[in-house]
Amino acid sequence: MGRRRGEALEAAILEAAWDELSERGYANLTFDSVARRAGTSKPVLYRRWADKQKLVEAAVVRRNVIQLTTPADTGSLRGDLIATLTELSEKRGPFLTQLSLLLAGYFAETGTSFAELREMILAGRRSGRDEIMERAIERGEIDPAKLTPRIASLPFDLLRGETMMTLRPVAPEVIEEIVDTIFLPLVR
Amino acid sequence: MGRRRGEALEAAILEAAWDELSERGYANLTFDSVARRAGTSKPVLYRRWADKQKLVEAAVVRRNVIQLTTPADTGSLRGDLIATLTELSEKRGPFLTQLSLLLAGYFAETGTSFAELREMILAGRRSGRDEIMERAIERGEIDPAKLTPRIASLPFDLLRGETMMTLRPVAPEVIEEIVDTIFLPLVR
DNA sequence: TAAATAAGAAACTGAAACGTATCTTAAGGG
DNA sequence: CCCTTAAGATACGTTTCAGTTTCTTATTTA
Repeated sequence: MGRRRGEALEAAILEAAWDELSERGYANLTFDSVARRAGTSKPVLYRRWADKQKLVEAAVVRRNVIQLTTPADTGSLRGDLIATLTELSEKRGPFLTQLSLLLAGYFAETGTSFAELREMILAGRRSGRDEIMERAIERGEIDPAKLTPRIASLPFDLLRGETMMTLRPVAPEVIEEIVDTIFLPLVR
Repeated sequence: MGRRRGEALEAAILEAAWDELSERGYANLTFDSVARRAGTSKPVLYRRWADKQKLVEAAVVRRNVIQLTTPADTGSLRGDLIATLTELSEKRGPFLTQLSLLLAGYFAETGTSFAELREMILAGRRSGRDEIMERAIERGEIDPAKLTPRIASLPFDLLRGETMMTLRPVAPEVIEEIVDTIFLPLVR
């Protein structure tokens, strides 16, 4: 393998940092371990990130930004929600939950929380949630007056809560229950 | 201050450990810092606990001799809920969340989850939630047909979710919002 | 193809914490 | 009042990581 530079090198380092993080946790991640794993050396890392917090933030943000997608339009609010929640539950949910546990040390150190990390990842971008809600308003499926921010995030909050508690994918019946017996009655 | 021994000394050390834990977090807690804070020295700690994990476990267990109290009857469902959620948020919520984060490693090892731990702690006992809901049904404040298990636990789930995301006590306005704009509309 | 740039290796300093060993002295029990 | 026990102070060797320095060498680019 030749000597990497610039963007390619940076990507490899952040990839390595992510792997370290998910395999061994925040506490056990060091500049040395990441450098070794990326096949480079410590000064290369220090030239880019001032400390472990910055390095980990960059790795987490990068990994998650890559995965941000706008949800498919199924034609109905209910369909959009169930599709999106299901995908979240199966693909990204448990993983992000595990990650937040691995990041416990980071939160303690920085005095931040999962909420703030989430803000960093979104960074002003439009979330899938907003997309779905706006479509539903256009279709006339939602009374906009009833859609407070908290209610708009309700299905996602409940899904996350369920995932955090069980550390497993959420059953389809539970997702439907959340949508049909809690969220939809509140917004129309 | 004279020289402490036995139970009194141990209590002082665990108290100090708890304070360190909640003020500076797990990562920054050391045997030295706890010893200093407790006004004793490191070997005294090492004679009792093999490592940091054991020490913290002991401190956490001691602090949380779990007392399940039945919630006070304020005369209304709304009052009961707000009082209980507020108390949970201020006293026990952040603590349980911190504990959960600390237990992340344990969960990973054993393949268990918060939900199962919670079950173990409750162990068939009547939860405060059931108590509150039953009172409300007797008062005629709730339509029992609408009170599915998921809806009954909804305010508690949302509070827990909020606490986990922010790692801070939940503001009174948020608690009221949860009760007034989400839970109550769903049950009457 | 020469000059500029940055990667990568190695070593080093300093801080911090771990865990242990030694010694003294206070407390409590008989 | 003596004797056993354990508290508490100090100091140590070790390890680990942070962050830097120096130097060599590969890659770009002009």
